[in-house]
Amino acid sequence: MSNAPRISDAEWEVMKALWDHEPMTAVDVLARLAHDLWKQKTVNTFLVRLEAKGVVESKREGRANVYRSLLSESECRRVEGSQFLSKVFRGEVAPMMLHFIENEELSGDDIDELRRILEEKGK
Amino acid sequence: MSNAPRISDAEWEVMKALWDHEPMTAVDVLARLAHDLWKQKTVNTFLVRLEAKGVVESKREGRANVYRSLLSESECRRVEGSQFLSKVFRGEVAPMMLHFIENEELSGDDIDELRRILEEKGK
DNA sequence: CTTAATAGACTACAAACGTAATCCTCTGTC
DNA sequence: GACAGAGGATTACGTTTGTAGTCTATTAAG
Repeated sequence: MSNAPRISDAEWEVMKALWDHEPMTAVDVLARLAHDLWKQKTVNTFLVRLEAKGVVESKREGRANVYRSLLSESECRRVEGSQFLSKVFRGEVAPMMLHFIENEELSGDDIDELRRILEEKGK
Repeated sequence: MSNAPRISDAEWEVMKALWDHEPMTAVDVLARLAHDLWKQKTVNTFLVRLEAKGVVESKREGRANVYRSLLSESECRRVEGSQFLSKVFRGEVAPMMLHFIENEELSGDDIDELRRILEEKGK
């Protein structure tokens, strides 16, 4: 059914702020974003667009609109993640994992945890 | 120095075709893409834009322009990969790896290989 | 009650993107 | 040498995105 809506880079920033403290007004969302990243009206626009896309919904509460997400962060990660995988790594999971292991910083603990999980996964 | 250019979704498709068989003409690029994905002129446009962005260069050879990449697939993967990581997973590598382990298909061999690599990485 | 601040709604506008079509120029063919 | 076809160059045009500004209505203050 629900074909996943496209969430732009800027919209992702807004969504991460929202997911962290739902529900929130547009003013609150701005307050939770990096200082001076955007003007209030800009954030407003993003929220309106996100609502049009069905990613969030708003309810009027007194003077302000209060926003809450309709899609969870993990749902969005799933969609975005598999798009990324197929676009950049031609859908090949292992090479992608290898890439990240080699190119991003993993702490010793991270490595241990991943090994544990993989071990379990490998039965 | 070189700030990485943005490569759009469609442009990525073109680049993957090009990386696989450099150098190529625009006609060849189209031939290597999924049947009926785009018209020749469309692929042309993408190549022109990629050249404007400095991702590829073209040399006239007789009647046709022959294209070759200026950025390697792994360079582009690095850029795109770390953007994805910070946008979608807030820069947290381990949770991202976890996510992919749980959401994408890994063969037994893949798992073994990753474990081996991690083991080595963990010294 | 009049007024100023404020929040949402509507409008703006350029750049990037997806998707070509048209125009122009060789080049090989009668 | 005139013409048709092949390619590149130029132009097109709607949508999405980034980034707000303006207009309007409501509310709190005096």
